[in-house]
Amino acid sequence: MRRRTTATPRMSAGARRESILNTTIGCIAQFGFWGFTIRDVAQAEGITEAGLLYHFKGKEDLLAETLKYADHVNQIAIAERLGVEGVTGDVLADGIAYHCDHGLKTILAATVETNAARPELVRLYALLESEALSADHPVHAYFKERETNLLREYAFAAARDGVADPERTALQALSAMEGLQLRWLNDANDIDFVAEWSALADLIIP
Amino acid sequence: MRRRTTATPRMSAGARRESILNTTIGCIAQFGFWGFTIRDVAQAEGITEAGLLYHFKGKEDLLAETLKYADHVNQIAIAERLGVEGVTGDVLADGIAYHCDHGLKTILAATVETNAARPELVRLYALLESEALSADHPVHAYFKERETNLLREYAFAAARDGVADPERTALQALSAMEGLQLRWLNDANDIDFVAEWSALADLIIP
DNA sequence: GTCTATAGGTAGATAGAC
DNA sequence: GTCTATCTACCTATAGAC
Repeated sequence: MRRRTTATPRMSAGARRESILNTTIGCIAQFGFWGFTIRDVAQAEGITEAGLLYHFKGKEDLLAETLKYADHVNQIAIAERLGVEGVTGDVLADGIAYHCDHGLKTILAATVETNAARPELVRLYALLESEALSADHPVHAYFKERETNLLREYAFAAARDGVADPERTALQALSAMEGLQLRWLNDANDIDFVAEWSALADLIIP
Repeated sequence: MRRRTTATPRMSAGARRESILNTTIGCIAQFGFWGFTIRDVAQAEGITEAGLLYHFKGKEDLLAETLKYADHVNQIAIAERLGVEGVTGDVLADGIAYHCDHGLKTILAATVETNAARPELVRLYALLESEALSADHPVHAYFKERETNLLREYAFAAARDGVADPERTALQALSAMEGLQLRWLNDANDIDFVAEWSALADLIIP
């Protein structure tokens, strides 16, 4: 039942790697780290598990690289929307607010507009964030640090806006945005994510 | 290596069942439905998998019964805090607001205070809710219906408060509350869940 | 009510062929 | 760069003993 008798790579190593990462985003978004299998990913790619493991050391490595890739894609997209230069896409090193002097409302509007176009990526973060609440999770530390950095960035931006309590406003804004994301994902297309966020931001960010 | 030569049940069937459910709450809160195993639960209970499967038909049944149990415990606790009578604990049939005429702020304050005492239960809901975004998930329909009912209850309460747009206020309140829960769970005890919610509720609920 | 034993399946990972 | 083959481990579930 062999389809090909000769080993004929249909993709370059780089292209295959990126293709695998995009496929993995979908798999982890659906089942989480504990639930997804490298077999699922390999089958969706049309290769075997052994083939996939040539590109990534193992399941945990695949998770780490997928998150790094997702961050990269996401940060670049948000930065472009804000007209910011010189962003590498490393969320833990860079951040957004550091690179510009936008207000919190502008930053979050750009974030929401970007996310609205990529529900699968939002699902990935939503599920991994909940999974990673456990101290034993492979990316527990990553998500703890990520939250700290986001809150710091948002607080910086809020401070520029002249908000009375920037830390609290940052906490409230992040909470409301992530909560609204869940409603949006759960209701499919019944709610207008961008419009609802705009209304909510007006209540939280003066 | 047998410890006991005779079958000596140390718990009644009812007590064992409830003990299993409480153990399962912790296991699913950590790994989700896809990640937890009935073996984990059985070992934590000090019984075998076969022993556990006498009480529950299988893994999916265990999930469904655990959710039902969690809802029951939760709804009773919130209702008691509100001084409401006649609540059965079935979140999909009952709801909270239908049984009383409290305002939205009061209902949500009681919810948050109840949740603050049971972080494991909150983690269970947070993780399952994200997992269940997938249409294939065993409790996908359950969580969709749950959200619909919560929003309806909250909108009812907001309407009693005389809010201009009760549906939108309900959406915003649920979003903010669930988002804040994630911050609280991620930061362990660094943030005062009840106090932060009070501040956030003041912004959202007039 | 819980056990042993086991069937039957799926998982992650490695070795070596091509 | 991807394959086949295989190992080891783990998981759910069932049958039947006690």
